Amino acid sequence: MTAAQRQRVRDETRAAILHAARQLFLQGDGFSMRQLAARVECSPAALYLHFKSKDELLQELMRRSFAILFEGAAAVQDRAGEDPVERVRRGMHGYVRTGLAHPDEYRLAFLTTLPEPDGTRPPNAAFERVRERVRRCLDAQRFSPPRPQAGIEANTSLIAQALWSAVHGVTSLLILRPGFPWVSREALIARVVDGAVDSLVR
Amino acid sequence: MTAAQRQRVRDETRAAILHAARQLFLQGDGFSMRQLAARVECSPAALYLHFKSKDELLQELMRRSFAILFEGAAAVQDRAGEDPVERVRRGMHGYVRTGLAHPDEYRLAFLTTLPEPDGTRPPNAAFERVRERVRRCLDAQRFSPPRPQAGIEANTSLIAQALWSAVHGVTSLLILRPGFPWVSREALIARVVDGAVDSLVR
DNA sequence: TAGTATAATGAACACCGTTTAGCGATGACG
DNA sequence: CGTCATCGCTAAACGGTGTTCATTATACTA
Repeated sequence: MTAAQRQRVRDETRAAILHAARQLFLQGDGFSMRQLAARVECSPAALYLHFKSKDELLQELMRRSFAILFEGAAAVQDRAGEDPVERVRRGMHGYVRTGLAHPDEYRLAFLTTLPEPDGTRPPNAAFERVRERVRRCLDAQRFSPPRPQAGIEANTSLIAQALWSAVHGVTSLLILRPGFPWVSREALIARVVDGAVDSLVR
Repeated sequence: MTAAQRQRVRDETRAAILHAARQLFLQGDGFSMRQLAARVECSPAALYLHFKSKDELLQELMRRSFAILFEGAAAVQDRAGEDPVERVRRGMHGYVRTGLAHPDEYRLAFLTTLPEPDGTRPPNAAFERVRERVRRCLDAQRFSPPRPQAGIEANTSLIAQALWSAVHGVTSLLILRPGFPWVSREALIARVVDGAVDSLVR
């Protein structure tokens, strides 16, 4: 068996572990290395041949959660000739929708105290899309800059982060407190998104 | 020793346990019943004479976190003759400030999957204050109802929940992601609050 | 004083994350 | 073919966890 072959099977079992780990985590009730090992049908120690620790494994899962969420959010395509403000609005709706469609991934990605993995690029890429849309609005003078004396880049960041905060607020609350007597999830989401956006348009 | 006396000392040790638990939790690194027992200088089993389980103990801590946060938020007093919109705005700023001043309590209260204790009254009381302020704005026609066809109570709830979502968004992100390159915490908070509020005033 | 309720505990159980010594198979080389 | 190194893997152990339970010590009551 050549070294390349060995590497391939190594990668495969690593992938299998991650697959099982994802299943186990999404299943909800607890997540232990021993349970994971049982599911993969190997000894607990074997897992440590592929991951330094449980945290590292969870970080990899976190990375993948980011990827899934990013993919969902990126599915919101800008339409040709669409109003730039409307692009921002639809982007935010897409964010919330994606988060609610993948609540466990959202929890893993954004509601955890785990040290973020270095490769937190996907969400940053997603964040860059938001910035892009916001910048368009500022350029087209559809948004009034909240801090006119600051540069356009600073205002872009500020607005993007504020928008993100708002949508993260609804998303996380709806995920974490499903029992709360929300008057209407849809109306609430719309209200938050519109609130964040409308206050910007001049 | 009378029954009342026995009850009193029982309550005292219960309080002492909770005090130590709070310290231990806020200290940050881990929280185990055995560590707690060591700090209280009793056996781990003794803790179970006062709390059915670790979860129940944490729920009690959660209740107290709610109380602390509520107290902080309630410290925002409405000034006489103050503009009702300004009351809402200051109330929201107070919420964020309180949350950031007590990040661990905030985590315990709002960023946990623990089953909420039944007596989740404090935050509801706090929430009632928000509703009150919002209702005033609607009554005074300073806010335009987002869903005019719905009743005023429904609109009050909707707005209050939307406002809460927005401030919770900033608060939780600032607590959970202190490493993120926020452009400016103050500006961000102001932006989110103003965004949520300004879009409502007619 | 005998009996009883109560507080507290030590020891155990079943689990957890992680490390390590060792085993068997496989391939390389003389 | 025989030897030896390498690699994948595991059983067993270590120290930790939440929780239970039989047992003891203590203090009140009859």
